[in-house]
Amino acid sequence: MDFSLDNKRSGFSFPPIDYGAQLNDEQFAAATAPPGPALVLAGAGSGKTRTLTYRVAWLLEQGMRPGEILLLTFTNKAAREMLERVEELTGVPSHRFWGGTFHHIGQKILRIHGELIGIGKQYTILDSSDAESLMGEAVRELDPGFFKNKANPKARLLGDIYSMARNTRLTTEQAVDRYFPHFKELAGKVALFFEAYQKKKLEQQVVDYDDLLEYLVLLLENHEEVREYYQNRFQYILVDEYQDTNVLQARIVDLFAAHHRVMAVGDDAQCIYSWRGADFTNITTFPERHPGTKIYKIEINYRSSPEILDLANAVLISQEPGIEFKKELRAARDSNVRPYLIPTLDTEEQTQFIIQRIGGLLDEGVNLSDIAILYRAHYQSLDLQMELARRHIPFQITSGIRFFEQAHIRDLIAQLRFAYNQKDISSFQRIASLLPRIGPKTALRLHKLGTEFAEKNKTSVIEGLLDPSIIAKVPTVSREEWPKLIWSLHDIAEHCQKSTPAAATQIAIDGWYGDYVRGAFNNYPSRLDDLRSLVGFAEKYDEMQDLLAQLVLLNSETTASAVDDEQGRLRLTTVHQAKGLEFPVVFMIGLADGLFPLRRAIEEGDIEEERRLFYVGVTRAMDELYLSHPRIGGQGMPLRLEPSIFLRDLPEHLYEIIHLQRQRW
DNA sequence: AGTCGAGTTCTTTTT
DNA sequence: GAACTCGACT
Repeated sequence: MDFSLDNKRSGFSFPPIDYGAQLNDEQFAAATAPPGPALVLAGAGSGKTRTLTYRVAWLLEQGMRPGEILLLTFTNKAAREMLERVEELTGVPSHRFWGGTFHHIGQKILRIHGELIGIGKQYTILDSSDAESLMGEAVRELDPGFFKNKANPKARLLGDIYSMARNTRLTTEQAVDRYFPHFKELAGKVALFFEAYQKKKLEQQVVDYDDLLEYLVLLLENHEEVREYYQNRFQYILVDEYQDTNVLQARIVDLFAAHHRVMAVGDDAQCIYSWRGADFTNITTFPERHPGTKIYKIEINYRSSPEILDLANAVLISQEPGIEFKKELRAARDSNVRPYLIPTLDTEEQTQFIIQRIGGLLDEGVNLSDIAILYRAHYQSLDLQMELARRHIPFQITSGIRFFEQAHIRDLIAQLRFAYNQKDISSFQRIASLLPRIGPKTALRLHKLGTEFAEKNKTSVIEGLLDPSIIAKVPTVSREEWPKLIWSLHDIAEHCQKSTPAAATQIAIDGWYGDYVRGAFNNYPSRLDDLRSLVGFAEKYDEMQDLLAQLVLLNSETTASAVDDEQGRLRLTTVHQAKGLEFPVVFMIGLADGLFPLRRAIEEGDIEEERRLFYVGVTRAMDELYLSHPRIGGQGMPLRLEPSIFLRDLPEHLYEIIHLQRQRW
């Protein structure tokens, strides 16, 4: 397609942008690239999002409509950030674009065309723990003794195996062979479990995360009219964090982009999701799948001091040679202090050091919100959290116990889900199990009875559950409470249809569950507050389906971050979640073998991904970087800890060692 | 058979 | 904290 269309066609006008002045040469070349396939290799801190943002503006200037541009990202955070910045630059409201995570787009399209492949409009999405229990049920039905044998994989692991197979587009046998060879003998059996699991989901009209991607591929591959519609509709496709896409996601991009008007942006050195099937060879093979691909490299780094970049580059040099694109970040900034290396006695001393140093930084005029503490896994921050709380230093922690995974939130969502899709047995089981003497089995039996009654008498399942013949089957202790619960669900279901999702949510809180919360939790006021904040969240949605999908797909978001995103808080986060962010001062803690890299990664010989993760962490820092490692482990760790292999691989002149004075004895 | 309570173990990363 | 196991209770 020729881009030189009438540039009023986009329907939006914004002040002319001087691309040459606002972008460097590398960025400019990428942002104004000709329409064909393009691969942008953008190093950390090189202005990747900026380039993408200007690319979108440029496309609009060329006459493309917002609705013709598809923006795919890997995480919700990345999606939000990119769309916000596009809106800032061009004034085009972000909802005018098709943008979001692969799962989000899958959910949207499945909702429109799902019936072609047997997914009704009322389908609901399982979160990972729902999926896990359903998998468990499927297994128990086929082989009741399976979990009795401790050598057999648990439901959770089976879910992981299945997920891996699907995300890499391998058969169960192939995936077990490649990623779980110790279960080789079970492969045939496990494949049957997966079939049963798949069948159960269809019966309940529920889908799991992977279905959102897999069904999308199925729709596009097998239904020409759908494929052609979207290929036409999406005149240009931009993919962010391309190195973290897996084979299934890459396939989605290729199916949408049969016309090759596609730009993939990524950095193979930052691929940190291979445990989810991410495959950075997607980058290396991109030019083969999109003939005529032009490659743009963006390597000038505006974020970090030269000293930090030297260290980051050294991390990459010690990588095992592979098929990576060669890259070296070039500094644009002035010289500053070298990164610090701090050996500490144990995690306690590490915590003390951080608190002390933060005190010093504050005295120097640094804002608390300019400081981040990064770690490999959440439990490594527990010490620190307690100490910070004790000293009244405000901090913001990205995840930990996730908001949407707390019991009361999930209970409420389960009610909405069941009220909306009464075939969603998983949700019903969760709700019904709140009553004494009712567990999953009893709930299933009652649901079945209710469904049969409903079919015979042409009523809804909920009305069936209220029939005296079924109430008689409810265990005695719960017989009085049962109708109250079901009536409450009945009210919610009515509001699902006749009024807004927010109203239905409010009804759920005012109904049976509100009373339950008061009786069940000693901290019920704060739980009720959480639930009420859900109403506020629900107000943004006109349709129940949208709300439910968002609740499941956003499950890593904390409302804490959405609601009380105050300034002036110290940031605690895993390296994974810090991706794409930057901070003037960064502490990386727990840099010892067994902690970072994790013991498991060492055992499985999977060090290189951990190294890339370390690289991601290091490149978050703008001015000051503190790398600390405890020498004595806490509980469950070996007594002596070696400094991380990643530290040992660094030339000594790249950092300065801080020797702590032993203060206590 | 299914549910419940007490005691035990173990924590990666995200949609 | 939560998920799991095991034994007891309905």
